[in-house]
Formats: sequence, structure tokens, C-alpha cells
Amino acid sequence: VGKPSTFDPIAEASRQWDRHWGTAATPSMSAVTSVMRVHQILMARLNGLLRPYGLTFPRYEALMLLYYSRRGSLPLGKMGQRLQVHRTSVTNTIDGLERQGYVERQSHDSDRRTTLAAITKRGRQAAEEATAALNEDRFGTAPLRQGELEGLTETLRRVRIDAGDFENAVSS
Amino acid sequence: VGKPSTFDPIAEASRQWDRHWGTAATPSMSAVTSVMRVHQILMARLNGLLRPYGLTFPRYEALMLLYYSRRGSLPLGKMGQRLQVHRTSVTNTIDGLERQGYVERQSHDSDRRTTLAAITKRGRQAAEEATAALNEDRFGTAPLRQGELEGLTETLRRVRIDAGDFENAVSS
DNA sequence: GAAGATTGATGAATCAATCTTT
DNA sequence: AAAGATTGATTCATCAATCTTC
Repeated sequence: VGKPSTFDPIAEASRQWDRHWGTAATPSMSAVTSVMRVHQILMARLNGLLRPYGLTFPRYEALMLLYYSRRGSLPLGKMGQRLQVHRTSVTNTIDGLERQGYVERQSHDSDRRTTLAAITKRGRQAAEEATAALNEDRFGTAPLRQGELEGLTETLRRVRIDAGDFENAVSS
Repeated sequence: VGKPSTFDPIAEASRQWDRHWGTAATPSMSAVTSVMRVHQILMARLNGLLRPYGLTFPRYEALMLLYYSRRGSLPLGKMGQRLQVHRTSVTNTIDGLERQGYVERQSHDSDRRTTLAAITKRGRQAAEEATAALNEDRFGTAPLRQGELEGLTETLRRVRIDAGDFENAVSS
């Protein structure tokens, strides 16, 4: 008993949208809803993959930024710019990583206003193990193939350009 | 002074990933990071468009679900299934909409366990005005055209299928 | 016991306000 | 005054535990 299980909630919403509003914006509505839902799916998958290492995806991103950095440390403000999140979010993220022993706060040599976040030895190890797990699972992007992934990245890049994502990187 | 402003942080991360890990998962990493970032951009745009009506995007989605419903009311649990969010999230969302006078909690006729959320007259008005604003701005999807939006929806649909998004809708 | 909803906890993001240092 | 960071408040998401009703 029950309808066939091929019911797509987003396709259904699209039909309803056209019927009620009859607008040219329906494809936009479908695309936005899809991005929201896939974001939710990916976050769940990634956090699941990272759980064995005590990490969440936002913390993983912050940790990798430090992992890649020249000296293994960065000012918190710089991290906010690179990660494109608010300064207060960086404070919270680093708080968590510091509690876990993956990061240490250090004071800046010449400017006593700035705080540095420095990756620890344990942090480096966690970063490497977590990265291996994510690479192994292709960042939870099943079932997409390389071509689809590249097309996705390219389309989304156009939105990022429009939002001014490329303007933050002029080195002073 | 400064480098040309054509620096793409995600393309740069992609280069670094290949250099450090040399893995076939690089396109996955780029796509996931892109989805995360575009989700953030879209949320900011949508919340900006909805602010004049006192709504956020999650509240808007819940309100529209009630707007479309037969009787203008739904059990909270049903809303969680349709919106694909946790039950506790629905409780919070309805709390907010109720404070704003867009929704009222009602008791179910036959089952006293269930709570109904019912859209109010003011809620209907807000829903219509907010929808007009979102349609007008094509849900913040600039600069994408119809073909790109449809391609995006189709690619993301494959991820949703893989995550089991189509299995919730068998009517009992 | 199971279903429906709520409460209390945590993580993540933002904003406004504050504090120190430049 | 301006820059860097933190604290406190609010919103949204989840999970665990609880409470009422079936």
C-alpha cells in the first residue's frame, strides 16, 4: 500500500509553485531548495566521517588552514578572511580546537592586539588522518562523477564571482 | 598596489590539495567547498530579501508549507518530514512564527498528542508579500540563467537520490 | 511500549557592544 | 579614531532526555 516511492519533494514543490504563482522564477526556487538540501546532506556525511577524529567540518577547515600555513600559525582575523566567516565564529572554532589540544593560542611578537592560532603536533596528526578519511570517501560526494563535480564547481563559481568572492585577495 | 583581483580561493585550495595529497578526490573537495560557500551566500541574500517581512528563510519555508496545505494547518511532526528537518527544529521555528502572529498552535481533534500549526490571516499576507519579493529577485540566484539553474538542480538531485530523499513520501 | 511534542544541551553562524592596543 | 579580539545575545540545526497521550 502506498504510492510508488519515486516522489521527489522538490519536483513536487516546483509543480505547486508554477500552479500558484506561474512565475519565471520557478527554476531558481528549485535550484535554491536543492542547494539547501544538499548542503544539509553533505554536512551530515562530512561530520560523520570526521567524528572518529573528534572534528566537525568547520573545525576541520580551520585546522587545515593552519596545517597549510608557512609557520603553522595565523592571526585569528586572517583566518576569518580566508575561511570567509565572521571573526566571532573564528573565536568559537579556535576555542573548541584549543580545548581538544589541536591548536594553541599564542601572542604576536610585534602587535600585542593580535592573537595567533598555532597548530600542535596532535593537531597535525588529526589533520592528516581526517584528510585521508575524507579523500577516501571523496568528501561524501557520491554518486557524482568527476565531470559532474567539475560542472557543479564551475556553475557555483559564477555565483561566487557575483557575490564578490574574488575581491578579498589583494595582497597589501 | 596588490595582485590582480582574479584570485579564486577555491581554485587556490584545489592547487594546494593536489600538491599536498595528489589525490583523485580533488574535484570532490572543490565541489563540496563550493556548495558550502554558495549556501552561505544564498542564505545571506534570502534573509536580506525577507527581512522587511520579519522572516528568515527557514521560517519562510515553514510558513509556505502551511500556506499550501489544504486546511491551512499541519501537525508539527508532519512539517518536520516535509521540510526534512529535526522535530525540535520545527518546535523552534513555530515558536518564532507564533510570537510574530503568523501562526497559531491548535490542538488536534481526535489525537491529543499532536499539535497543529495553523497559518493566520497575517501569516497569509506575509507569505504572499515575501513570495513576491523572492520571485522578483529570482531567489537570489544571480547571475545564473535558466539552463544553469536546471543543470544545477539535476546534478544535486542525484545526490539527494543517493541520500534517500525520495523514500519518505509513501502515503500510508 | 510507542508516538508526538517539548525542554535542555551543544555546535555553528551572525550581530551589537566592549576592551585592549595601536 | 581604528584595528584585533572577546563576550553576550539571537537564530538554526542536531541530540538526549522527559512528558503526555495513544
